[in-house]
Amino acid sequence: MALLDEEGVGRLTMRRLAERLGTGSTTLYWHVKTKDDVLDLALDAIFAEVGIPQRGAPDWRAGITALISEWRAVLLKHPWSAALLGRPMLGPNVLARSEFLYATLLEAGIADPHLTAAAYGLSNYVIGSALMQTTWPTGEEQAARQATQDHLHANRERYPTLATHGPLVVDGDWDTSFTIGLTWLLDGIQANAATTRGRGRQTERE
Amino acid sequence: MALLDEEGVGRLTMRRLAERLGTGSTTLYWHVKTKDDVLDLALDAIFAEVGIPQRGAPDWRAGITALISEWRAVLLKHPWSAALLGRPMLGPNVLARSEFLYATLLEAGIADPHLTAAAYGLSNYVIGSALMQTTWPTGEEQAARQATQDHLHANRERYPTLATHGPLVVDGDWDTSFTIGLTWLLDGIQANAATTRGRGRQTERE
DNA sequence: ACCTGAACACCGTTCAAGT
DNA sequence: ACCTGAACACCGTTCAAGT
Repeated sequence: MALLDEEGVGRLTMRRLAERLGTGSTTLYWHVKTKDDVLDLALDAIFAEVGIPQRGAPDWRAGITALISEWRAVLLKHPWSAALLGRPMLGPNVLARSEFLYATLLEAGIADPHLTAAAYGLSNYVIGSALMQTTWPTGEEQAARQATQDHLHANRERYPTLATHGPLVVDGDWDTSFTIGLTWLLDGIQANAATTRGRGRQTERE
Repeated sequence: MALLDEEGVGRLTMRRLAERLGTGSTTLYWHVKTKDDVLDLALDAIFAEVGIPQRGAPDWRAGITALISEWRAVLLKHPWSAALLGRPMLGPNVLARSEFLYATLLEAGIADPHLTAAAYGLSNYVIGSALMQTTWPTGEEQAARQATQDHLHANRERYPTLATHGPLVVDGDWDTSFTIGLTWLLDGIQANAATTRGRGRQTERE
């Protein structure tokens, strides 16, 4: 994990990892079957840092929001992790998080087509957000950032809206954008919880 | 692209690519600076397949939905692509798609904090969905799928909700889940378009 | 039960040299 | 302007051998 945090996934090597651990590289293969196993273990390990809120709180939205926010914070803290999410997540820490998510939504009155959609939707949204944010040229890579801005401005006839309203131009902060989108999702989920219980109808929008 | 589609990103090698092209591996370095460049080019190339709807249609929701659906279809058609989205997307085809997205939202009356949130939210959602769907054990890997189901069932005291309502158990189809979540996002965006124009207020939720 | 060293088949990339 | 071959420094992984 230290190696990953400091140097990124591209520089994680069985040989370098072994060196860090003070052994020969081939020794690792006694404890681990393959390099992919190392990555799977590292990925599940960061989920241990995701604090799981107390179950059964009266305000389910607060609970879900807390979980999703913690999850996002952890993904951003370990920038290599988001890119690794393209592998099945079945470690115990991941499952504990999923259990909370499903249980809370279920108690909130979300029934089954919407339940799956809600769990997927929230997960997809966090993963996509973290992936995009950790990918994008950060403030440090001012050069790359400036280059794309220039490129957009140079081709502003072809991309008029992007050149004036696009990201990297307005650079609103990630947090508020994330919160707004999360609110939209939660509103939708909440509306369908109401549907299940008999109030309102919002699902069909042809 | 053919090599990627057939064998996946893990088997894309400069040497194998060269062989496929009928040259020596080192020849490639005349046309391309590094292997990452190859991946960047491949990634932008698939965006050329994303059909961009006609601009300025009366129903902006239909336009956005069409774009997002096409985008998703292309990502799923090239399963290696979603995992590659963890790199800046600045090719011309990507930019054309972004331009449509921003322009259509802007014309729909979405103003700037919400505009960025909407563009990010939609993009994050498609990317996350495609990544998760292409990652998850497909029907072909029945073994892996069954193994995780068994594991969940064996530990059903610890994961009661997952064991009975989790994914891989109910296996609702991806398409409907995706559509439901997309509807939630669009509803939220639409509500904020109305806000901008003076009707309703939904942004603040304590 | 755990560690080591040598070895294998493969990488991405450079560079002088060819046409 | 484009292609080639040899070469470098590095991979993941195996396996017989040690303790």
